[in-house]
Amino acid sequence: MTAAERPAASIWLRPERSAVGRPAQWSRAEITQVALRVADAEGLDAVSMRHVAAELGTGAASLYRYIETREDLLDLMTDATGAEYEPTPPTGDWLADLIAFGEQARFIFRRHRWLAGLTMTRPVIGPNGTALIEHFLTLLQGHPAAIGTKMEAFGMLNGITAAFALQEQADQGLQARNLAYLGHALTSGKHPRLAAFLSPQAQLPRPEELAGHYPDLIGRVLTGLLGPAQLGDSARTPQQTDRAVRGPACPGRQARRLPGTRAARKSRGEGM
Amino acid sequence: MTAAERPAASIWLRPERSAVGRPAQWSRAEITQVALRVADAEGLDAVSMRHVAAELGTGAASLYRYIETREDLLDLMTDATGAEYEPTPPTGDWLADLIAFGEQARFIFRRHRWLAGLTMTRPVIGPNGTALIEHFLTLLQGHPAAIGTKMEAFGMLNGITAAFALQEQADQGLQARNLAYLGHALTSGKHPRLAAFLSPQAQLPRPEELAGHYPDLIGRVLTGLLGPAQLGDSARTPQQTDRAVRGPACPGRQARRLPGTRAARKSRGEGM
DNA sequence: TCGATTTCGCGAACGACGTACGCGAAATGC
DNA sequence: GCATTTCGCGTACGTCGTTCGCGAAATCGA
Repeated sequence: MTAAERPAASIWLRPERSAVGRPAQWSRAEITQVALRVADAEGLDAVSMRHVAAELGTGAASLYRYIETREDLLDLMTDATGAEYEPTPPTGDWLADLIAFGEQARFIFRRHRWLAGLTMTRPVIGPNGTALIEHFLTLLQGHPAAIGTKMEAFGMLNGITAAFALQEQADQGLQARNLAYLGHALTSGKHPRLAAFLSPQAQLPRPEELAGHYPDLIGRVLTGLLGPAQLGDSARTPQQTDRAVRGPACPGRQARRLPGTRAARKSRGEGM
Repeated sequence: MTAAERPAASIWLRPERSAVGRPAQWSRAEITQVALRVADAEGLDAVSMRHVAAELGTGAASLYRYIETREDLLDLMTDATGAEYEPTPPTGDWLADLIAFGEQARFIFRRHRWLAGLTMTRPVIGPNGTALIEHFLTLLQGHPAAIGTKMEAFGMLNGITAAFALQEQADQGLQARNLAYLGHALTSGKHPRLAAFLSPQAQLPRPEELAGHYPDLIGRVLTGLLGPAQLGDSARTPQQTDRAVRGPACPGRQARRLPGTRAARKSRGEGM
C-alpha cells in the first residue's frame, strides 16, 4: 500500500502472476480475448466486469486478481488489436508503405467497431503498440525527417484513420435521426444550400466512395508532414531537421524550423 | 404509447413544453448551460443527472420532464457549442475560408475539452449544427464540386480537427504511463529505431508545433477532396460531379502547391 | 369563480455498474 | 506437514440512469 495508491503504472509494467502460491486459473491474455469477443459482438458497453466474468463462468470479483480496473481491461484490448497488423518489409517507396499501413489500420477498425473511439479518447501503448511504432519507423528507415517528426506522422496517421473509420461506421439510428431533423429544419427555408443536398434522391450513404478517398487523403497528410516521397530519400543524410524537405503549405505563417520535437504519442492500438 | 416507444426522434423534434398545465420551471437551454459548465469544469463524467440537477437545486428525476435520457442532454450540449462559431462571409478564397473555419473549431474544442471525443463517437446534428453546415456550404458557394462531396468534406474537416484536438489534449497521466512503458520496453533492445526517439534529453510536449501543422494538413485534405483552390471557381458551372477537378489519387511524387491560405483573406479585410 | 384537466416537481426505489473486503480453498516451498 | 502465499468469489457499498406515482400548481372552459 506504500505507494501503489494513485499512480499505478501501465498494466504491462505490473507482474501478471507470481511464482508461488495457488496458480491462477486464467491469464490476462485469455481474459482479453473474451473481452474482445464480447466487445465485437455486443459493443464496448457490454464489456462490464460482470459480463466478462460470467463469460468465463465466474463472478466479477475474480477478474480483479488479473487487472486492477476496468480501464486496464480496455487497455489490454486496445493493445491486443495491435497484434493483428501484418508487418511488411519496406519496399523503397515509403509513402506507399505508409498508406498500406494505414489501410491495414482501417481494416482493423472495421473488424472492431469499438476500437476507433477507444483509441481516440484513450491512446495507450503496450507491447504490440510498441512493436507497431518500431515497424512504422522501419518503413521510414532512411527518411531524412527528424525522429520527432516521424512520431508526429505516426500519430496523425492513426488519428486520421480513426476519424475516417468513425465516419464510416457512424451509428445507423443516429444518422437516421439527424436526417430526420435536417428534413424538418429545411421546412423553415433558412437553409437553401443544405436543401440542395436533401432534395434529390438520397445520395448520402455510399461508403465505398468515402473509402476510396482514403489513400489519397492520408497520402496528402503524410506528404505534408514528411515531404514529397522520393525513392532517393534513403540516399540523403538521415536524422536532420526535415523541414527543408517540406513544401510551404501555409506560406503566410511559419517559415520556421523547430528542432527535434517529441510530438506524437498515440500508438497503434489504444483505447478510449 | 402507440409508437413513441423505441425510435424516439431527435430531441429537437420533440416539443419542449406544452401550453397548458403547470408551466415548467426551467428550459432545455438553461439545463444545457448548467451541464456545459459542469462538463467544462469537471469533465464529461461529472455530467450526471444527479449532479446537474443538484446544480439547479433539485432532484435528478426533475430533469426527465425536459429530456428523456442523458444522451439527450449530451446532444444538447454538443449542438450548443455550435453556437460559438462566428460565421464569416466568404472571401473568395474558399480554401482559406475553410481553414479558418477549422481553426475556429479547434478553439472551441480547446474551450470544451470533452467535446472532441463526444463529436467523434456521437455526431449529432441540431439547430446550430444545421446552421453550421449551411454556413460551410456558403463558404463553398460556387465551388463546382457536387453537394455530396462537399458534405463529405465537412465531415472530414470536423473529424480531422477533432482528431487533432484529441491529440493535443491527450491525458497527462496516460502519456506519462506510456512513456514509462516505452522506456521499459526499450531495455529489451528490440526496438532500435524507437530507442533513438527516447535516448536524447527529454523532448517534452511541444503543442505549438503540432498546432502549427494544422492549417497545412487540413488544407491538403480539403484540396484532396475538393480539388486545388482557384479563385475562378465560381465562374465554372456549379453542381457537377467534380471528379475532373481532383488530382490523381495517390500523389506519389508530383510537385503540388497549395495556393495561399491566409493572405487572400486578409486582403479582403475580414474578421476571422 | 370553480371544477376538470393537464402538466410539473420530485422522493423513493430498481437494476446495473465498478470496486473493496474478507474468508475459505488450493497450491507452493521448506 | 506446516507455514506461506495466492486464488476464487460471495457479499456489500456507493453511484449511476431511469421509472413510478402522487401531491402541487397552473391553465382552460363554463
